[in-house]
Amino acid sequence: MASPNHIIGALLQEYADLLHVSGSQGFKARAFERAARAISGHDVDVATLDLKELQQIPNVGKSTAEKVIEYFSTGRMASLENLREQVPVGTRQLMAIPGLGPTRAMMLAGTLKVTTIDELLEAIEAGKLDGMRGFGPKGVENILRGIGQLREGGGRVLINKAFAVALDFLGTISKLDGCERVEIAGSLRRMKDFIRNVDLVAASPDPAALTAAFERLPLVSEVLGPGSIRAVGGMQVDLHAVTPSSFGSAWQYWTGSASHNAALRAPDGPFATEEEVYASVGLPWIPPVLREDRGELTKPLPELVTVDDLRGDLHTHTDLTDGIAPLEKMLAAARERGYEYYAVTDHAPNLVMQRMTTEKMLKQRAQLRAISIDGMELLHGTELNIDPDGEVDWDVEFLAGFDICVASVHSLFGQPQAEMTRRLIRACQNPCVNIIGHLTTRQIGRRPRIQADFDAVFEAAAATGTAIEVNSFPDRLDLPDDLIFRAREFGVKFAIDSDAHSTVHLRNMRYGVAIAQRGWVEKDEVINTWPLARLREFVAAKRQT
DNA sequence: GCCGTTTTCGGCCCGACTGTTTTCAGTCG
Repeated sequence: MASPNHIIGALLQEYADLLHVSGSQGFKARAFERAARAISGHDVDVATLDLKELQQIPNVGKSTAEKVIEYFSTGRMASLENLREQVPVGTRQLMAIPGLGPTRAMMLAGTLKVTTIDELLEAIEAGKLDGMRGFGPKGVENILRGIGQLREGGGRVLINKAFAVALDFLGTISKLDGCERVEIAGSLRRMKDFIRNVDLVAASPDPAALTAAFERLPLVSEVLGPGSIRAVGGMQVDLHAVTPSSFGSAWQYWTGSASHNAALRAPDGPFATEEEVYASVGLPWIPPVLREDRGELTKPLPELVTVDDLRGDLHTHTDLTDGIAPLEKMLAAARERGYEYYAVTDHAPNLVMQRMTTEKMLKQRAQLRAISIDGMELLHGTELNIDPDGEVDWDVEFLAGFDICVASVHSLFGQPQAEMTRRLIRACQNPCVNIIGHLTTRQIGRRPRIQADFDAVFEAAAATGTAIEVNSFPDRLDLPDDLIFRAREFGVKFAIDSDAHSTVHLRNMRYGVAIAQRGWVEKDEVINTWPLARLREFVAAKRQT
């Protein structure tokens, strides 16, 4: 089950979306949006808080607090249910189309009675949008592109969501009669960034009985086939139950990938362990993240970077810009993770909506310098904005005052490839830019990668001593693993960062590590596994050029 | 709805990009 904070956060976000769609009071909708974010990112279980304690959370007032209390005491949120009845079902899904906002989603529902993506496609096909205000030829083209982007996702979910579902089932299945062992398999075990279904493998003396019990679980909303169900919440979960003596064969087979298995050509066994499967063809056990037929059967295996190798986080935010937790809370949470160093990198002034100023930045620096935390060095940094020409917010003299600088693209994602490539290379050439943040700017299932000659960017990054970020946010995971794999060939260094906007985001680091592992990254290639002295040398060396 | 004070009302993340409503609204970061 998702955490109470995420459940409440999702309900409040839905409420905010519906308020937007129904066109009533934009500020009210924005307030609930902020409350949703505050609760999702809060580090105390809101189910344990009373009305007064809830209102202590920034951006949570009386109205929100009462809705939370109501939900935990009755299981319902009446105001949300009322609003759901007033807004045509599906209108909210239309808003999920990139480029289609609340105003035009409501226009479609109001004038054309279109409330689903399929109906929208039909309406476009039938020319019903021709001549409608706000839906010119380019607009329709954009909507179709947006739908294509969503459809490409094809019902897949982000890795953190898939994990939440998988863990629910693991906990429940392990308690069923006769279940000796149950494990995650499939693309989720290989830590792919976008997951279609959850595969589980279980060992039992009576596999058929275990499968039948699985299909009857309360978590199941629909049985799709033998051992295959749709879970409450919509995700497909497949249980492959076998006898203990063939558990290894099954686990290996259902972990895949298909191309890995095809290349492996292991005998059917049965084998009780995966190690025996690999030994049967003269190979050592291969970590699931590498099972993609990218050379893991023939080349020496890498010593993959692990979460424990990370000594610090080099890209994080506070409530000075768009984070939701104050500096002290972020630092305390970082210390709890055992980091030896930690960089605070709030947005710089050119991302205007963040209302950053040079004065505010210097004040934060003074504040940070005055804090001393036993065993954790504090670094003052910033996340610069790479403008369309590749320039950043401040001149080199001012930038030199930071301990470390991340620089990222936040606008004009559609720049032509040649310009985008030049832009990114220019950013690498800045002597004070140490890390390029979320290089492709993709949002998984929503926004494609930018167009750039990434080989040229990697070459520039390696030559200039600029690390490329592996952003750990589940909807970014940027660099994607295929580009990580590629970047390594150019000798690029990486920074695995959380890009945390709240204390709970610090935990996302495991996803960034996983995507790096999928790209075969070893510890020494990751600058935040280095001791601080070596990291400082890396920064200093670039500034001397 | 939330917040903060020039405190119980009035403001709220600001501007660029895009398409097309040819002067601006919708959407996004």
